[in-house]
Amino acid sequence: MTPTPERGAATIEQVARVAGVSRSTVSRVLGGGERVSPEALTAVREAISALNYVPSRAARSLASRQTHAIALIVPEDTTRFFGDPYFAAIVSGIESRLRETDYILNLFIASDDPRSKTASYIESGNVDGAIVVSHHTSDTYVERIAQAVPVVYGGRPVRTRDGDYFVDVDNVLAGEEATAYLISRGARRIGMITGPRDMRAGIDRLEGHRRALAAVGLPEGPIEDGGFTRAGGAEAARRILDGGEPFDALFVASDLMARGAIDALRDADLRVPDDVLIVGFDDSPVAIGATPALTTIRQPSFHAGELITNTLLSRLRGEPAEHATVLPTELIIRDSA
Amino acid sequence: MTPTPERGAATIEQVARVAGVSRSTVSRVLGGGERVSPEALTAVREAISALNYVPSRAARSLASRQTHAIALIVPEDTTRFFGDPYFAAIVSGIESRLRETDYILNLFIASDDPRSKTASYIESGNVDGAIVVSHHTSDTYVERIAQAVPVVYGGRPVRTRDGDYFVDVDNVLAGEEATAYLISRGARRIGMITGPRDMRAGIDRLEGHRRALAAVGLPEGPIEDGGFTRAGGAEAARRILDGGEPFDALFVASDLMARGAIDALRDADLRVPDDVLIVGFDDSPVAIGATPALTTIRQPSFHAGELITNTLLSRLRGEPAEHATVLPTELIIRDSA
DNA sequence: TTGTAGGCGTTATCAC
DNA sequence: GTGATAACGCCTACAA
Repeated sequence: MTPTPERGAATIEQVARVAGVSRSTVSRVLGGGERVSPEALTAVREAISALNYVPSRAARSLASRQTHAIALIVPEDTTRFFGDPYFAAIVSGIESRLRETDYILNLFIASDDPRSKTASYIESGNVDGAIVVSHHTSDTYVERIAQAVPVVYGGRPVRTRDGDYFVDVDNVLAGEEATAYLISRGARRIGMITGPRDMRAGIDRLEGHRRALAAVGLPEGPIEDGGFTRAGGAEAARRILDGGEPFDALFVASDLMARGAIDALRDADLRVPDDVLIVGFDDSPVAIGATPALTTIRQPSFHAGELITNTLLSRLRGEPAEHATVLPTELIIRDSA
Repeated sequence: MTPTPERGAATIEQVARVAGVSRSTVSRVLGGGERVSPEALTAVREAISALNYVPSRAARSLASRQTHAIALIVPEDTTRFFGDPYFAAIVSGIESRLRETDYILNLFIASDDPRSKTASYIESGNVDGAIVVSHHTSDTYVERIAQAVPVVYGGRPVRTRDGDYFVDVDNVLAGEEATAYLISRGARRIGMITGPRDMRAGIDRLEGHRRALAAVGLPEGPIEDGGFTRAGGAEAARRILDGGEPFDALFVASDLMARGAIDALRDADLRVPDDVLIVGFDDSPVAIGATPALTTIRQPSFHAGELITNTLLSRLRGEPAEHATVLPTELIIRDSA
């Protein structure tokens, strides 16, 4: 006879009754089936599937003091979050790894709202850990969060502290490679469109750019901040154009900005790569979509998402984890330089 | 003297002690402050802020049988979710509305995994309600979900049932308008790249297209499914090209597919709009990014996200809500037709 | 290996 | 208005 599941979800109590054991035994089975007799084990399992039982997350959290939830904190506005393929890739990686576990993802697009709301939510033990992608100097609430729960950063935090965990690429090295390539292609007056200077990626790529220039004794070209958006990239290019300083190449710190820059150059009747060489960054889908296809620095964002999640998961299990995971980048040569 | 917050989050018990009242009174204050004396009220409020108290979500859920969480279910793979600006817009709208409440968003990119996992999670009372965007015929698990909690659809479900709640545009009318415009521009052999036929938006836009053709007695041109992706749009265009059937215009059911189609046409040395007129759909950011800028049907996706959320919130409060909310579309004329 | 007994932090239902 | 006192569903010693 089919057990009649009463209205609402089944409870552990009902499972126990149907299986003819106590709640504790059911609970043990749920916890992995250690120290349970084979008979009890199968009885419980059958009862579980017969009742279509799934544990109540709330009750479990309350008793075990774990939420099995992790927060994804994006200190950006929704426009930038959804507008930049970089986030798409990294979140996909996080998602795909998390899917193998029973952790759940709580999404906080934190920039638009009073930060303290996100922070106090997390401080109150509503998630077990947090992933922070895209960290700005001004995001002090992130430090409050890091004090409350284990945090892993996607991209090293602006001021890295001992004990921080992060997954990143070597942006200095990558920036250096980008500009060195431009030099090797014959460019001599190389400008740059940077990311925000309050972000590690913004700072480091510029640093690499400068090193490459210094290495061969070339002077700095025009430098403008494009804010990691397409529109910002276009504006930065326009400012560079308006500045009047001559340039024959541009290292642009993200593919998205590079597209904007190309738009602006085209409006000024400059051709890429004929008049201006361009190297982007990310190798996101927009790199191939651009005309001309972008020469760019590939960074493994999807994989980074997976590793970020792995690191956090290890920490949550109390296992040791790598503090700094640095992934390799690769110069991808296409048509823009 | 500063109250010493013990390790971990403060509890309602501690607040009560500091305020010199009982837990019940604190709970009442939390619940809105009805039937509480002014003195008690301020005392409790002070205690709360002094202790930096935030209620435990788990405990509250357990006792009140509400989770204050809502599920966002996207029956697509992550690539499509992050690749299509339509989702960006609608999720932004949802997010922005939810931010004003104390509801939290649980993200389920459901297509890649065994659907039943998502469904049983929700059936077990782990969320109060769900929003489903992008519904396919094959997504039967959605119906299980709809039986367990209030659901509101973004885009009407494939087979609408009495009692369903959804926010949508009139895709038939919009499709009709798109093709009618093409006709008015002189096109006579009009093909179409559709969305998947197992989705309402895919079906309805095609229906509108056919009506417009029928209205003036024009024959049907080539029709291919582009799966609502850029690559799919390009392939569909190639199939149309290969088919050999002549055409002077294309109604493409999404801007993303339209971009793909333009790429494919360009590869075949066809120029837009000189050789082929194109009308897209969505008016997403890619519409202006395309070359030439896309003439398209604008649908208010961000606003739809807000309204979806409003509808769900009303239902959760037990208030009456509109079953069908139909938003207007608008033809935006640019360069592609 | 199994069951019993608390307790996790809230809300809800009562009397007072 | 206020405060005991049960639930809520699960986990975790502890005892058997």
